[in-house]
Amino acid sequence: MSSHQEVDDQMVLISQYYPGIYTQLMPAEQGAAKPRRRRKKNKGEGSGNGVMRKRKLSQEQVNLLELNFGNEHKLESERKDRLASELGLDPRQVAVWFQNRRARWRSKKLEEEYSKLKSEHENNVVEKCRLETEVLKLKEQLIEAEKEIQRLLERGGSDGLSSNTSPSSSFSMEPPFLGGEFGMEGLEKVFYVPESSYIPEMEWAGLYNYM
Amino acid sequence: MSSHQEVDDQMVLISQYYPGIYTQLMPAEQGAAKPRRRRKKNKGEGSGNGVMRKRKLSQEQVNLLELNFGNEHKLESERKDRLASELGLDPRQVAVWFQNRRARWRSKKLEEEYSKLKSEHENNVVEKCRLETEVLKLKEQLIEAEKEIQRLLERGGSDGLSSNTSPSSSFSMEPPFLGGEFGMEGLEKVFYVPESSYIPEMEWAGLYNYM
DNA sequence: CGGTAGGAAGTAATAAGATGA
DNA sequence: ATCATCTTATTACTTCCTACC
Repeated sequence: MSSHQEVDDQMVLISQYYPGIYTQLMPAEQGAAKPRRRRKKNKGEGSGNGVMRKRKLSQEQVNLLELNFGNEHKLESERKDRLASELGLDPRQVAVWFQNRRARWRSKKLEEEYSKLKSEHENNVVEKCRLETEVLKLKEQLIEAEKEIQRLLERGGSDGLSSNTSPSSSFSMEPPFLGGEFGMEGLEKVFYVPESSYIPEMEWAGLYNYM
Repeated sequence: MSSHQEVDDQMVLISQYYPGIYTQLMPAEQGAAKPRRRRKKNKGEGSGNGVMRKRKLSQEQVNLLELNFGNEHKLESERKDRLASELGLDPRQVAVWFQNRRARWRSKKLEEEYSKLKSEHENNVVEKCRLETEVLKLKEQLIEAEKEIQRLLERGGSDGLSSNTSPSSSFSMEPPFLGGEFGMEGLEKVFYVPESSYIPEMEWAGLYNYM
């Protein structure tokens, strides 16, 4: 993408011979000689006769234009005329150059945005995967904890059953909690649900409401 | 992005008057009349004389070309020549049309990919957020479960302490477990770490190693 | 109102390097 | 190595649209 766009500076311009108002004029296809290396059968083409077509601003001209473009992508007519006379170009050409340059800039920017977004996206995919495994792991651990609690309760027998002497008796297993998307739909059966579940510090659980 | 590109079909082509080999020839800028609506000062430009510039293939021609492009984006010379004679165009023009069409297709595709990726990315961000809150919630619940276990253990006094009679004694709190990124760095102090933590079915925990 | 200036999008064609047969 | 074709970049132009006088 950058192999041949800053190298054409030395002998590319056949039209250095035309330092006139309109910079580069390529020879017609069948004017006298064909300096083209390829395109051997380009007869006709220019409406049947030797028509000059200008091509390629010189590197100097492009440099100055590029410099001005770097400062400001828009082009007021004053700057346009000044640039045109500095470069020996038609003001029209300067305007066209800026328009094309803006278009190029836009598509390049799109490409940059794309690759930026892409890497960001890939990071997010990795993150998401990590979070999913973490969720699985935590759920597994919760199940183990529940088993432990069950065992301890069964062992404790006719104890106070720890009704609600401390805030730690709050074990919330809301219906949509363990369900969905992880193939663990049946696991909530393992839990005994104490049915008394509100933790004052869990207001953020309301964030689920937008799903 | 789609407001004015399929509407130019009725009276745009001044050059319907030239059904010749080279389809459309726009009148020169100062040849005889200026059918242009603007661009009053487009003198010179065509190297200073009345130069015809062909423009705009007819809609019929574009239709056929588009049809062929839909079948296959590449153009073998056989098909090129056939198309050229069918359309009354120079084979060169057909080749150019295909080249430009491919370039247009690529940039359009990039744009599509971009918006697709963008929506996908936004979905992922939402998912990630959801998972993060879920992780927080699960950690909170784990803490509560641990508290519960502690309470039960303290109450049970000199019991068997449930050494390892069942696989449920596996409660793993590895060092990097509750740390990082969630502002809960201090919470693992709440847990008592049994220091004997391996669950045979948790090999996927190794997925953390790449973080 | 009309006419002009200018921007954005699309299009045709050219230029030059790379590639494959 | 020559030739055709591809890709990428570039120039110029057309059409549509908006704003301004």
